[in-house]
Amino acid sequence: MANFINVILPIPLERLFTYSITSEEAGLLKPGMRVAVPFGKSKIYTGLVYSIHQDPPQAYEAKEIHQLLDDYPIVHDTQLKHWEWIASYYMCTLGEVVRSALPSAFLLESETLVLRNTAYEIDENDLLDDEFLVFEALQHQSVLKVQEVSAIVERKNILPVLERLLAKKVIVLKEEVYEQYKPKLVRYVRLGSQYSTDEKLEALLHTLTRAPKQSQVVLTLFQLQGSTGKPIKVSELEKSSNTSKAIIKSLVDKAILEEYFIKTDRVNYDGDTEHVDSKALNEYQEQALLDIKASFQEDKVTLLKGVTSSGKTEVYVKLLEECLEKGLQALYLLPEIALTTQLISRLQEYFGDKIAIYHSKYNVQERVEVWQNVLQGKPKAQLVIGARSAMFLPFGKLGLVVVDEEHEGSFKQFDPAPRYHARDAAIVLGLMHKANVLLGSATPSIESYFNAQSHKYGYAEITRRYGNVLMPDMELVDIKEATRKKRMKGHFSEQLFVGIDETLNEGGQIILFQNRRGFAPLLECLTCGHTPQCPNCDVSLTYHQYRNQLRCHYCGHHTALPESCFACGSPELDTKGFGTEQIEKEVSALFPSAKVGRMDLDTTRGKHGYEKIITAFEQQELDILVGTQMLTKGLDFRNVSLVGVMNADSLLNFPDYRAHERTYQLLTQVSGRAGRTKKRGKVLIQTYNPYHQILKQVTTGDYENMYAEQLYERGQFKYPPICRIIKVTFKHKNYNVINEAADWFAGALRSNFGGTVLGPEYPPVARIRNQYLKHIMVKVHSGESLARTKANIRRIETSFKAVSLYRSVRVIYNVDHI
DNA sequence: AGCACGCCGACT
DNA sequence: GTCGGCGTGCTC
Repeated sequence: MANFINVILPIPLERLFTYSITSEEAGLLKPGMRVAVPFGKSKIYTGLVYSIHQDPPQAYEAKEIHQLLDDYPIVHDTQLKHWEWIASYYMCTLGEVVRSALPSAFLLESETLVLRNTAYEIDENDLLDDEFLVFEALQHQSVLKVQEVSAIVERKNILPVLERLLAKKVIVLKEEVYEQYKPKLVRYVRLGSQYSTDEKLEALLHTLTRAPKQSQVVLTLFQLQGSTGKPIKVSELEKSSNTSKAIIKSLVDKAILEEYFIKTDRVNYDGDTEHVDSKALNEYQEQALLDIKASFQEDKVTLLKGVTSSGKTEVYVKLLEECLEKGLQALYLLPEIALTTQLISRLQEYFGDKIAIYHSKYNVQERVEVWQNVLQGKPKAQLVIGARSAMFLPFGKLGLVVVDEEHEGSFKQFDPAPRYHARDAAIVLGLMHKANVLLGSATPSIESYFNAQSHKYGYAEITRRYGNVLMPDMELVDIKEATRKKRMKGHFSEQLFVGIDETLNEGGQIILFQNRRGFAPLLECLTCGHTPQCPNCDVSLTYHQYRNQLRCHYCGHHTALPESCFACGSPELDTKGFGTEQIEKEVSALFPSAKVGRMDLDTTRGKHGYEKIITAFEQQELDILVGTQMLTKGLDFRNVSLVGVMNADSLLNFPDYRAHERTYQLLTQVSGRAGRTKKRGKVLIQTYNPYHQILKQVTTGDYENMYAEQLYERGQFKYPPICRIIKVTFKHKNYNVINEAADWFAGALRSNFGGTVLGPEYPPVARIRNQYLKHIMVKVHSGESLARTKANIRRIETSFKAVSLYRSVRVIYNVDHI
């Protein structure tokens, strides 16, 4: 009987693809294994086997697979179920989920190689010019990549050339599939086997008397082998014997030494942190722990609300310990920016080599290793700490999921699909594994708190800071008054200035928070009022002083700072607004003796970007750190006694329904950086609006009131958690097309669907990278079925795509948009 | 998503 | 007259 497999391809296509397999392959293949399959005219993709069956497809002839890529499934059934849930809930394809779930090294792609056809003698005179070029290149180099051919003939479209060469039997083509993962090999040396006896060794040393360096190496190696009994790395030998690579190489060449390689793990825990037993909990933490456990008994997702610096981590540690003792795996999710060395080394003290870390700054090779370790249930990956993508790892027996900083918006993936919320998807994952799920935050999201209040989730809280440190003293500073009375020093009010001065004198450190990077958000001509705009996006360009550039934060477009106004030629240009860069500069000028550092996207690029800055600040090489929201997360600086918020209004004025909630969270979190030791910290929040409810609630730490007010507003205006929202985005390069298309879609929604449909509306930045954007917001009321609404939307999309003018409009769904 | 096929403008 | 622009359609 013929055998077939259905395969998930990592592309945004709804359906699975059927391939035929041989009966041997049918015996070997299982769902969750990877296969390389031909797709389209000439491509080979990596597919994931979804099912194996004997039903031949009716409408077409199934192609054969190219090859098997795994000996065993690398993806569990539970994982596939979870991914299907994500695809259906977040309205994307399973292929898109697979693409972002699997480490990219697992998704090999083919590359077409051009080879000389040696079976035929070629008459060079038969060849056209470009054909000859390729032919000639193949005389020097036996294999050419398509890209290289393209470079040789200096043309983009080389297919006609290749076809002609193929027809003339000059070349053959080969599809090569590259396995991207290469195990890391470490080079070891040992003494050649013929020198195993003492006499032989002595004889050898004798022959080397005239090569003192070489004999030094041999002796050192002999000593090392004797003392450790372990394999000796080449690098180790080089160091211990104080010689060079060349000398070792000459010994290897003479076969006195033998080289060999051992596969090693890139992600080994280096073991330099000392093991520490988890700390004893204080009574508040203890109570929270009991409450959490009681709630876990009822199989409830549980929310832990603990004020900043209350020692939530210690509570997690106790739960994680218990989970690991039971031999179960645990997952600890954090927002990307909170995954700092600080936190990781703290956890390594408790869990040592049981921790595996998984996030975007790890390279593909390291990710594959973590994947394999989790898949094989190795002890060294029993506890995975990672950013949102860590929940895609192949857990076999998950016992606990912790989602820390649960309120963080960055848990929601924004661009490419799947646009999933890691907190919610992790909850579903936990349910599928029958694992406990704990959400933690000092400032829970309105949704989670709502779920706790309505007893859908369990709840526990810690209201005291660890060691009974007082909550920082917060003060709102009215800069409207100060500006009017001309009592501002740049962007610093008198209070903030004095506060910084005093703190510096006392030897304390200061954090200044400004939620905007660059120097100034825009440049304005004093004569005509013109501000330079991005040519590709509908935004003003931000002035970055350190590079003397104007930059677009949406598309990365940049130009040199103009000497004079683009529009009227006037040389008088001025900046409006301010960013971290300007604050850094001002504070340096105001406090010349203080050492100032800056932490934002521009200063933290690269793998160890922020570590450097954090370490410098931690070791008090810096007195003042200016930064964006990056510095609000999970950083624990002992010596910070003053936090200044430069301008709280820029947060409040964000044009979306979460602005207030987010402001509360951000300001509370950044304030939490102050006074984490005995001395009470101080927080100064500068604002034009000191009577704003949210700001008052922040200063009094009145989460309850903030929650109640926000919930009321969400109820009034039909926003989550009262409603669910699906945001539909349209993207097209033509202004008129997008307007018409979005109107059509909105009209269809309104006549087909009972809930609320808002829009279409332009987003604040209506054009990005030369593409116009328009949004429609669909609100699904609690009585309605979310699934039915999605099906409706999908149906409308089908008829939408049938209109030829609209076909080229990209439609993007964002379920539970933040 | 890629990637080929196919039909119209600016150049060797 | 070709090269290559991107509109359209298909992929087991």
